[in-house]
Amino acid sequence: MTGQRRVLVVEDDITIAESVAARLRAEGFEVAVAHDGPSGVAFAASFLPDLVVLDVMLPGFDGLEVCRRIQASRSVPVLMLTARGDETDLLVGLAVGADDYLTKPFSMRELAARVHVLLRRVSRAVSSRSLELGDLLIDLASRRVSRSGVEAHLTPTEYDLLVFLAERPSAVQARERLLAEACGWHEGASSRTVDSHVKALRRKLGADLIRTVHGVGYALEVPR
Amino acid sequence: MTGQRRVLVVEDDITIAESVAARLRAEGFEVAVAHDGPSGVAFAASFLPDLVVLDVMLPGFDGLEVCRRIQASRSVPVLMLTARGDETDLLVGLAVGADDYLTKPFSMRELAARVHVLLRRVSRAVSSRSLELGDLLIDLASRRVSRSGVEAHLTPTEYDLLVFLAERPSAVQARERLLAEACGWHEGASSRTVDSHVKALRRKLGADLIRTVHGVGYALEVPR
DNA sequence: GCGGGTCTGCACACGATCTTCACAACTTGT
DNA sequence: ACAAGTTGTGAAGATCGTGTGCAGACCCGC
Repeated sequence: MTGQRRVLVVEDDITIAESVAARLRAEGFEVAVAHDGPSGVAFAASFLPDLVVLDVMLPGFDGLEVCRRIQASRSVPVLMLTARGDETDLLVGLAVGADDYLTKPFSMRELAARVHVLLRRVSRAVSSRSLELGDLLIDLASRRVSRSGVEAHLTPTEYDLLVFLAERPSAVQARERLLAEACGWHEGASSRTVDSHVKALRRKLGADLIRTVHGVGYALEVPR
Repeated sequence: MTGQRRVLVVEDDITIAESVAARLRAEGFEVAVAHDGPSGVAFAASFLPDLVVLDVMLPGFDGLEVCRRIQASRSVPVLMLTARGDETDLLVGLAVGADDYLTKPFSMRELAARVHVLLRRVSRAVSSRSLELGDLLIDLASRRVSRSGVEAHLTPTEYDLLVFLAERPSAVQARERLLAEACGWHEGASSRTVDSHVKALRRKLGADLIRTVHGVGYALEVPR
């Protein structure tokens, strides 16, 4: 998830819609506003928001239907706005895929806080299985590695070696340790083998990534 | 959704956890048990349950946080276990994605009944749902698969293999895992069998769909 | 039993990867 | 600055993993 986060606000009350939009813009989001159900769904498809703030009461068809349709095409977190104490709407809303809700009246501060929480939740889900060190990104699930957005193709040994180092940033590891961990260990293996793999990693990811500690071994430096 | 339904039980009280697990196993479910929040989240990611039974009070971080994190990555029905009359927990629980709740103490019969209801509700929802990854479309109800609108005829094994991969987009899966999950596992099965099915999938759906990770296994890439 | 479709195992060829080696370049301590 | 030890480099052979085509086994409906 790179760049500015986009938020779609679907709310028929112009005053509320503008307040919400203004606050979210002040928080650094790119904001689009729709004032009825059908245009909300249309905006969701074209604007591709990272989050939707959705009023339950809407002209056209209501927020629940909007929620259903938005969720049907792709998974987007939805923050629902409900009238006070309207439990039925609330429950149905949660059932059709809303992730959180606010009852009117609400403060803009509270709204902003919830939006941040929701987006953090989502981005955590995405980044939970990856190692991120400066501009170096290692996706553990897909075993993909990129630096400054440029993907590098690593062989199995290179990848294992990198992950082992990346899990212990800046810590110096002896050749023997690296040999045993990354490459499978077998009798009479020359520790010079590690050099070859380090060399390959430097060639593919940049020479500054792995620091040589003379007489000891190697360490991965967090790049900036 | 093929084969046995999987249920994850997250509950720190060993006695309750074992009772629940035993009852659910007797009901024909495959059951995994976690005793704290972090391992619950980890299990949810690897065990990929069809339903989670979740205690609100947990060591590590609490059930609500577990619920949030589980829901953040994929949509799984959650049955929440709460102390009697704890309304706050209940409401927040529903807000973060729980689908039903039981207050302690509860009978195993009641638990089993609720689990069945939840799964029936979900399977109905699932049956109308489809897996959409870029231009790849998998209709789970009719077991139909198409790419860029062109339908492909897959054999049962190929279909199961594809769905298993598609449920974990870009995550690398070992041959052994694929063999066990998609094809039934049996002694002396050669993991090379997987190659044959992957080859068939590539022929029918395009070579770029499934990525080979040398020395590890295969991963499905979201096509663009 | 027969035919078609499907699953599985095998062998070969090819490509990718690992490891080693020799030599150059470098670092360190004296 | 020198020598000794350490690391970088490039290439080459050995090894391993994967793609492919094919054939037998298996299953199921007729």
